[in-house]
Amino acid sequence: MGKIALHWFRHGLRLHDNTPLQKAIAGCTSLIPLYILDTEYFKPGKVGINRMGFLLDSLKALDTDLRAIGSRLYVAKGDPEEVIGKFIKEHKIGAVSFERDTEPYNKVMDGKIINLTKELNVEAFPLWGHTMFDPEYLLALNNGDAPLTMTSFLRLMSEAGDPPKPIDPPKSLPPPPADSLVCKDVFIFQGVPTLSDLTEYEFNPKDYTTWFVAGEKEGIRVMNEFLAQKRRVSTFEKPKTDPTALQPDTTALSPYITRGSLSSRTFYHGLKDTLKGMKSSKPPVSLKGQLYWREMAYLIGFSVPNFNQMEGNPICKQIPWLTGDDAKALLDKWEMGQTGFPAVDAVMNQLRTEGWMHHLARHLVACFLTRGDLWVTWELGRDVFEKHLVDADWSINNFSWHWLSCSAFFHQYFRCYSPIAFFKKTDPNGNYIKKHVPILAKFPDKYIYEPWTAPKGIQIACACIIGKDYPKPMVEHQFVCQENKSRMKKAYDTSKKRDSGEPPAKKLKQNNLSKYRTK
DNA sequence: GCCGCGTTGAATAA
DNA sequence: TTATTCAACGCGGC
Repeated sequence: MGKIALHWFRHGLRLHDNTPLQKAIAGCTSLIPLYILDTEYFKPGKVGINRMGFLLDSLKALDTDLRAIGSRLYVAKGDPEEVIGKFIKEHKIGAVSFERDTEPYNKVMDGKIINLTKELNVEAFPLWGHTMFDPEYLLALNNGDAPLTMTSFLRLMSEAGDPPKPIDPPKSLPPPPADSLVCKDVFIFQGVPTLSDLTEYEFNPKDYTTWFVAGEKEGIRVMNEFLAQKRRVSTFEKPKTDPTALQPDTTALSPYITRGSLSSRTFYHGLKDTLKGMKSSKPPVSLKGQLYWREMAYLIGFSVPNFNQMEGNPICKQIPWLTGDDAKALLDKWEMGQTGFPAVDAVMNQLRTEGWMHHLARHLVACFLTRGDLWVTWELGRDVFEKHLVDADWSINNFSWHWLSCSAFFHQYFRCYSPIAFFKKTDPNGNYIKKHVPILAKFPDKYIYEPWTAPKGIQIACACIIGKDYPKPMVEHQFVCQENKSRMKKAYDTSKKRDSGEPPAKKLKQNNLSKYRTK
């Protein structure tokens, strides 16, 4: 009798550059490719329809790709530890492979699964693959701590060199034990579920409106299409791209990389090959730089305790943000695109309908919610982004909210985005606003960023009365922005005093690289 | 302790 | 278009 292996798909919803999958199939005669929808991880109410729809479409595409090489995907629902335990026992699984993860919840889960395989005496292949490098290796290379500045991270990258080359997808896979698998007390969907199969989320399929097409094939296609534009690749500078462009001015690869449909190593080496012998922009603004930002965010998320909150987070400035019901009322207006600032509302409308917006557009609205205008805790804004984004990514999202709220990494709180001025630089006519806040579409260009300044006659002619059909601005930007800057100064001064009061215990730094030396 | 720097500010001056 | 100023920064190298 041959050996049955189970490959548990985590983030890496792909066949190319999938090391744990390759390990699993090396010694087995039958393979169970399994995805587990964990409703603790994807909590109903916390996950929006575009994010979930994109996940399901990614699974559907994965199933199609698996079927093309003699296999298929099984989708179960429940707690991964329970599900995998039951599968091992009932199906006499001999080996379990999966991609290790850096997020706190998933790290704990990794440990549980590893223990489970030990208890049941099953071979296990928990391997890194969602990042370019093994994060434990990078930490060891950096004496145990994650670098907190891009400059120091780039130093670490130059020590680490190129990440491993991506490995090819398998040409065929061992067949599953049966087309219709059952497992006692485990809920297994018939095929890949659709949005309406997930009744506990109460989605209305009509609201699934993102334009992104999911899947590994599509991710690779989009990447290749971008890489073919050599000039665009070699001159790419992130801060110079246009947040108000009606078609993405960046690669828009983030949903594929986040879902693991596209390997970050594949993109890295694709860039390297494309730019061979060419002059090109440099990190951190270049495309390679964007991969480094991602890698840095993952390493920090992996090693900093309580990285998803302010309290107990050693790198996070302690700032007396609004929380609770006061914050919730402001947050709701922000989330629903009802702030009265057309630029902010356009971005939030794009978030809810498309599940994606340009990086600088995220900056504008994140600054507005926190240190710029509303003084609402970044944790709540983070949750809203995480709910709606098709590229929702725990590490990058938390990293960016630290940055924008001046809680860590970036500290020049006096540099504040203006909800009126910022988009005028790239979109003086307000075309982006006219698209995403259609009720304002008739306003003359000169009023599009400040419609409340339009004379009553013009408001009537545009069939949009400010304060009735579209809200008045919820704050006076100039005023609150100044007030918040002094609040920030106060919070920074307080934290300085506290820091000097109790010097941090000297940490013993140790370079523990020996276990990574292969030759 | 000083100084230069930091992926992506705004307003103003030249 | 580019440089300077704006009250307001921390980090890290020296």
